[in-house]
Amino acid sequence: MAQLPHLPESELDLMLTIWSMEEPVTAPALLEKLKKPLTASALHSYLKRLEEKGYLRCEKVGKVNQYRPLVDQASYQRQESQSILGKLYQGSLRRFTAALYDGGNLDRREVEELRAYLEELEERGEV
Amino acid sequence: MAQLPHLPESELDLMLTIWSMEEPVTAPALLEKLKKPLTASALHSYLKRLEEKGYLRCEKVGKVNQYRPLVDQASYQRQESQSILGKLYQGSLRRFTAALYDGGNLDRREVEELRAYLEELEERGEV
DNA sequence: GCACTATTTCTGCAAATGCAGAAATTGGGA
DNA sequence: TCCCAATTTCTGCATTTGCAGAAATAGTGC
Repeated sequence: MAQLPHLPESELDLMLTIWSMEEPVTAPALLEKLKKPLTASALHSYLKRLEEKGYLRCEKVGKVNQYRPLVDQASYQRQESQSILGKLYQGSLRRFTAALYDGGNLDRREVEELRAYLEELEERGEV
Repeated sequence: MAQLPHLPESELDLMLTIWSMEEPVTAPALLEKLKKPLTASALHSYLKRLEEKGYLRCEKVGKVNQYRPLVDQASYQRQESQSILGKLYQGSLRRFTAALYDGGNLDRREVEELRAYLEELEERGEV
């Protein structure tokens, strides 16, 4: 997948909800699931924009539209993560982690978990 | 500092440049330093908006304006980092790291560095 | 004091974003 | 068949963002 356009807040919230649901999703199902309530017309605006951006495709089945993601969540997340890491931390995960720690946003459990993960990676010799 | 408003791309680029410079900064100095060239008027638009958002203060000295950051870089970075971590990875740094790894964006050096940092934290018993 | 020039300020505009209401569509039931 | 209600589509609008040009301002050198 080429370069995905960055999503504004409300479109991202929608995509996150869609990704969390079973494919395909319909507008009524989305309206129920969304933590932030929207009017049907606002929802459809965002859906249409996501379609134009290539994040969704839409198929009309009977009277309802069925939406399916065309972009997978992991790709999008990776892109966003790399982007913020590059811009704010010169690409350094250590700096990112240190910032979190200095802000008091890292507890023992998180650190343990991460360290275990890194050790696993190194053991597997995959890195 | 309360909740800082999220900055759009071009305002963030400006702030990053300002943070990298010695305080106070002037528009002409910024124009030289910016990797992305701007017209003077575009620059001033962004500076004014940053002032309104409380990121900068401006003092006129002779004919030039001197700008000083009112928000420190670390705070802003922390906020953005937590925000993306929370939204995309349920606040889990391990998941974030795994995503980077799965995307092939983590090399041995990075992993080593991060692991050393975590060990240091644990040794210091600060976490 | 006056013009020159660098700097700033003002005005304006196109595109993107966040949303709402009215109108059109259509499947389903009376 | 014909109407109803749910769903979608269309239109519109306020705000934000990204930017440019013209006008105003104010040091500086003459």
